Amino acid sequence: MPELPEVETVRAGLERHVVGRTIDTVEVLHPRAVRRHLAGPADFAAVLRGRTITGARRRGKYLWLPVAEDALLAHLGMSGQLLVGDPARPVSAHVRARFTFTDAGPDLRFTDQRTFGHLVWAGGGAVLPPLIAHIAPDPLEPAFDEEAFIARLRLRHTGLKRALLDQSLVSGIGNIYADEALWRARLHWARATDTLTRPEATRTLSAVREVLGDALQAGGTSFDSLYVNVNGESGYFGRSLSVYGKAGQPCPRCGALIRRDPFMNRSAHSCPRCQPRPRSRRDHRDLRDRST
DNA sequence: CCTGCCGCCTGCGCGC
DNA sequence: TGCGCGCAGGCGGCAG
Repeated sequence: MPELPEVETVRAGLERHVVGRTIDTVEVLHPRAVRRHLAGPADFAAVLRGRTITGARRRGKYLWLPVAEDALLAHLGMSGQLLVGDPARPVSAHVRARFTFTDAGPDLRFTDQRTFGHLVWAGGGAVLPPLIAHIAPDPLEPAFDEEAFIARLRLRHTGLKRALLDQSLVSGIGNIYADEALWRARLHWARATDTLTRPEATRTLSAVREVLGDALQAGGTSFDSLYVNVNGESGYFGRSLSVYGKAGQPCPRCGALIRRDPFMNRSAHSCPRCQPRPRSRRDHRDLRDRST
């Protein structure tokens, strides 16, 4: 569930609470949590024991903790949490892995109700884990190339929201912020990417950056206790949402009732007046042909 | 190559 | 009260 602002909030917490500390013990409480570590849970634990965490980095929704030239790579999936706290507190039912440190201070727990998240040892991954080479830069990192993104977006033959959710095109955006950004840009989720004008594509990117930045300022979005920072606290961007989860409620801009449409076995939320359904791709093509 | 679909999991709220 | 269903912040793998 966590998207870029939530993962960044977690990353910042890890930077503060685990960087510079040396791992003492590693317990894998659910093998699925390390399913991408092909050598298995015992190897995962063995390779991390005694290693010192030297940083906390992130690209999109992935984060990793460098240890020398290598890294511990994590993805929170839909319900993952990384929590730092008193090592003596009870181990709750959804804790999938637990790390203690040689200083006997707060431990680190990977909690994940739905087990879509995972941890994996990323050899040679301190700067950028090879396992996530297919993940595009996110819009808040220096490596993000605005011109390249706009060009690639307009070359896609798909719907606009689909494209925003494609982590190999731009990373960090999930279902909440895709809907919120499209509302801010006044564009419909089904708009064909190959009919976007350059200004529309630029507007989309600006809206994405704004909504991610605003959410980050607020410490992320929490609907419930499933998304929390490393200290177990919720972010408060939820109160700033305009369309996500607001079906039947008035659009904050024009008052029309927000609609929810089925989309990729999930949902797309939009304002029917601010974000009118696009003309068919055919109409766009005709229009373009006529104007050139 | 690109695009789209499917499965992977648990838990909650809803209508019957 | 119980039960089935739909829904939930995401990804990798694979087919066409």
